[in-house]
Amino acid sequence: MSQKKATTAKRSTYRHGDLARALLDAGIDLARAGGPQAVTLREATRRAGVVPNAAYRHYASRDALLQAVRSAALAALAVAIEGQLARLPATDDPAVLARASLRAVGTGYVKFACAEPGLFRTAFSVPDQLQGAAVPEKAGNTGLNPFQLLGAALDRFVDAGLLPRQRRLGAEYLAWSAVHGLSMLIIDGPLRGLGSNQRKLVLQNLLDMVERGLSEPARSLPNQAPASAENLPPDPGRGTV
Amino acid sequence: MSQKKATTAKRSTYRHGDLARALLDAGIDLARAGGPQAVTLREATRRAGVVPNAAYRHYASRDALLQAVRSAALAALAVAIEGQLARLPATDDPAVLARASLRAVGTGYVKFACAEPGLFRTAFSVPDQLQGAAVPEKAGNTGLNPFQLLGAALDRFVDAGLLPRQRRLGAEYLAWSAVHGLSMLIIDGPLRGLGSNQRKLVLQNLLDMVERGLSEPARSLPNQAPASAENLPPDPGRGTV
DNA sequence: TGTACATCAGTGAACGCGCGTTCACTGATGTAC
DNA sequence: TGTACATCAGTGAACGCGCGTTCACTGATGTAC
Repeated sequence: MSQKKATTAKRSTYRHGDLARALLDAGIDLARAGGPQAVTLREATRRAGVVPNAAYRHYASRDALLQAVRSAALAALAVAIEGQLARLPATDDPAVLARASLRAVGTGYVKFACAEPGLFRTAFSVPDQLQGAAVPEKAGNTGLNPFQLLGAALDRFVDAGLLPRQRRLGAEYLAWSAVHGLSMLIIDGPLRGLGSNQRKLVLQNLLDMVERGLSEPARSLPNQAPASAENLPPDPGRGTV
Repeated sequence: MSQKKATTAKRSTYRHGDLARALLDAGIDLARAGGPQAVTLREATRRAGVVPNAAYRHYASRDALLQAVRSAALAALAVAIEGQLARLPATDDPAVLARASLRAVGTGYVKFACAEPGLFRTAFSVPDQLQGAAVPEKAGNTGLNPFQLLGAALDRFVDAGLLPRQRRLGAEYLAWSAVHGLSMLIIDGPLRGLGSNQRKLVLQNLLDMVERGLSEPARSLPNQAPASAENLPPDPGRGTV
C-alpha cells in the first residue's frame, strides 16, 4: 500500500503527475495572497488544471487541504527563524549568545509575519480544533517547530544564568505573546502602514523589553505570583502550534 | 434633516420602532457568538424579524453594519478596562498607582478577550481599511478608547519616574503587543484550553515582564536603538484602533 | 377638525455568485497470465 | 512477448446552500391645507 503509493508518487507521466502536491502548492499560494479564507478547493483545483471534485482523491475535505497548508506555513515560519539564528556571529560568551538567540527568534518571527502576512495568519488559524502534535510537517530544517526554537533560546537564557530557573516554566508564552502581538498589530491592526524603519525600531524596543523583563531579578511586587510546577500550564514539549 | 431623523428615532410605534438599533444589536450578538464572519445582513434581519433588504434603509452595505458592530466591540473593551481601573484602591504613592494602572489596563484587556472572544476578534478585524479616528463610538464611559486608556496609564509611569521620558514615545505598542499577543494565543492559538487559574498566572507573569521591561533602566545593550522623536511611528493621539 | 397627499420604512420576488460535496462514469495505466 | 483485465485518478453533471444586492411595490405614518 505505502510501497505502491510511493511508486505512484515518483511517476511523472501519470494522469496529473502529483496532484496532491500541486493542490498543496496552489493552496499555499492562495494562503499567501489571501490568508486561510482564500484556500478553497475550487480555486486550488482550478489552478491545478483539474476538475473540482478531483481534489477528493487526495484530500478528504477542504479542511484537510487547509490543515496541510497550515503545516507548510508553520514550517516556513520555522525556516525563517532558523535563517536568523544561522546569521548569528560566533561567540564564547554564553550570555551574549543567549541574548542574541532570543532576539534572532523574535526577529525571525516578526519579519516572517511582515513578509508573509497571509501565510502567518494561516499558520495561526484554527477552525475549531485542539492542539496538534509536534509533527515534522510543521518543522524547519533543524527538525524543530517555531515553538521549540523559542524554547531552545530560552534554555540558553537559563544556562547563561540570565533567567532564574524557577521562572523558566511558561516563559515561552511571555516572549511569544510579545512578538505575536506585535506581528498581529502590524499585519492586521493599527500598526499596519508603519514604514520599514519604524517597524524595525519598534521591534528592537520590544525585544529590549522582553529581554529586560525576562532576565531582571524580580523585585518585591505585591501582585507577583511565582510559577510553580503544580499549577503551571501546558507541557511545552507536548503542546505545539 | 437631522432634526427630522431625531424625531423619527424617538417614535416607538413606527414600522419597526428602531430597526437600525435592532440590526446593530443583532450584529453584536452574532459577533459575540461567531466573530466578524458571523455578522451577516441576512441573519441580522432574520433576528430583527424583517426582510433581508430592509437593512439597506439603515446601512449602506453589510460592511457598514460590520463597522458599526466593530465600534461597539471596541467600546465594550474600553468599558471592561475602565471597570478594572475603577477597582483600584486609592493610594498616595504615584509609583504604586502607575504600576497598578498599567496592570489594570492589561488585565481588563486580556479578561475581555477571554470573556468575549467573538467581540474581541471583531474589534480587531480590519477588512481592507486604514486607521480610523478616535471617535466616541469606540470609547468607554470615560470617553477614551482602549488605546487612549493605555496611553494614560503610561503617562502615569513617566510622571512617577518609572519610565524614562525618552522611552515614552511608542511605549504603547510594546505593552499593547504583549497583552494583545497573549489574548490571541489564548482565544485562537495554542493557549486555548488553558484553565482559568493558569490563565491568571500567565497573565501575572506577563504583566511582570512588561512592568520590568518598561521601567528598568537600559543596560548597555549593543542592539538597542533608543527612540527619538524624528523616526518614531504614529502620533498616538491621531491613530487609533 | 377633517381630508388629500407626500414620504419612506419595510415587502416580495428575484438575480447571480462561489462554495463544498455527491454520484455514476471513463479511460489510461500497470499487471497477471 | 502479447493479450485480457483490474485498478483508480480524473471527468461531467448536478445538488443545495447562504450570501449580498437589485428592483418595483405598498401601505402606515405624519403633515399641509
